[in-house]
Amino acid sequence: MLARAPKGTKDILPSESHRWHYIEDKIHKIAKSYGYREIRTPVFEHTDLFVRSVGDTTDIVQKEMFTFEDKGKRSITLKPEGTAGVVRAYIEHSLYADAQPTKMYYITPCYRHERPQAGRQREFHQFGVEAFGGREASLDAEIISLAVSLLDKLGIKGLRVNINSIGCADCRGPYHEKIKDYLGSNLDALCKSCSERYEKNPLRILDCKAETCKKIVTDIPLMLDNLCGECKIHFEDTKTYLDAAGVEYQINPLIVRGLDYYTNTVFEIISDSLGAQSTVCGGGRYDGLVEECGGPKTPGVGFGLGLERLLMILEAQDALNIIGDIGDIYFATIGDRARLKAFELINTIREKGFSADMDHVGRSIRAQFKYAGRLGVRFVCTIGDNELETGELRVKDMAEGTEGSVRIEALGDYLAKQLGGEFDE
RNA sequence: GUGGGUAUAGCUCAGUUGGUUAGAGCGCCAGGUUGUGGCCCUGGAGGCCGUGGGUUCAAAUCCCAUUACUCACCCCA
Repeated sequence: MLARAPKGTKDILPSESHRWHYIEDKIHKIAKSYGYREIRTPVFEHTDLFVRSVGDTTDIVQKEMFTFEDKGKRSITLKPEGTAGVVRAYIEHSLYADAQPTKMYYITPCYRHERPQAGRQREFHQFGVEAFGGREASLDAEIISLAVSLLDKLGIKGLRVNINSIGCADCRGPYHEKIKDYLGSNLDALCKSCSERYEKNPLRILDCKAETCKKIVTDIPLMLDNLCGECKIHFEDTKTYLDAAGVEYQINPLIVRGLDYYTNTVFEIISDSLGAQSTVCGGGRYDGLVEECGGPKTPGVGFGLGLERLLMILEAQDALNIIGDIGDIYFATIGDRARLKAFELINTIREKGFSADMDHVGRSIRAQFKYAGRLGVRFVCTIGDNELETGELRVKDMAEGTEGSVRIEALGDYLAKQLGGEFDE
């Protein structure tokens, strides 16, 4: 138990961290190209923030939050998603006073107390994007385009983009009445959770997976057909901009997000390369959220993209043929004097911006070469008594198998020449 | 919270109808003469067979319980 990570958590080991660097690097680049800047918010927040923003009828708030009391008797919760903290920061620092929109992104761990399964952990990582203060549909499309473009640049295939509109507060009232009327006769046939949803959040019934509910829902009036004039235009505009961006999508009137704050545009990006948890990215517009959290009336759009799921797709599609960092040079030493000299030398080589390493476990010369070969190091430099005497070093190119002679004081220049661009300073 | 599956070496797995010191491949370590990797060869280390109980002369193997992992439901990234 001591040496076992808590349920639903995973170590990212040295042998795999380069994969994370790879996708994080892509994320930073693409966010920058879309004009989004990084924001970092705390991993925990006051519990009320999530109750308010995510919504108290949601599963997240009702049963999935890691909540505890701190020593000052405050209720604290580990962030179950990324948007709430960003909204809080936006309000707290009056970012709405800046020229709008405010476009931000983040990479953050999130925490939900659920039973783990494929593509689902209790601690997982999310790339999220939020844009505040822009009402135009071009911003909805930009957000979706950003996500699609990232996935595309990573070489992912076979994704489906589903979009829908769930309208605004104005169109939702009358629509709920319509649903209730429609369901009236079928109320008893609904599954247990749906009969609860019926009162609190009837929209969610559309999303129910139970066969009986699916049947009932087939002819149910769709939100999409009952949007108010403004929302209808917004949805049409969003599609127009998506077309202009070259984003392929399908309209799926049944998608409803599980977080309460969404309005108008909602979307998900789905992959067949995942298990049952097939959504890699989900998001939408949340025009009421900033106000709900105590800020000025401010529109917003955003999405969350699951990094573990992203990695799963990349692995499944074998699109992760990247290699980790390999060392530039390894010093194979014979004897204590040589070891000391190598230790000195290694420092000056590192100062020049190369990655250099040497033996620390007392291996034989043969074993040192074996070890260097396994590491994939580019060059191995041998230092023994001969080299100490003459000042001539033997430097072997491990890929070519060729060995040359380099004067000890010229080693840095030699590497710079051989490795070209890696010479930093 | 509910259901299914699985637990043997660091990893992937064998282990016959219960029968003595539990195996393989890979990985790891050391060698294969004098200071040189990848292939090959030799040797070595490393397992209370998830944990606890039961049946039996005898349990990795059969039974029960428990825990962990895993997949799925609910929901979500």
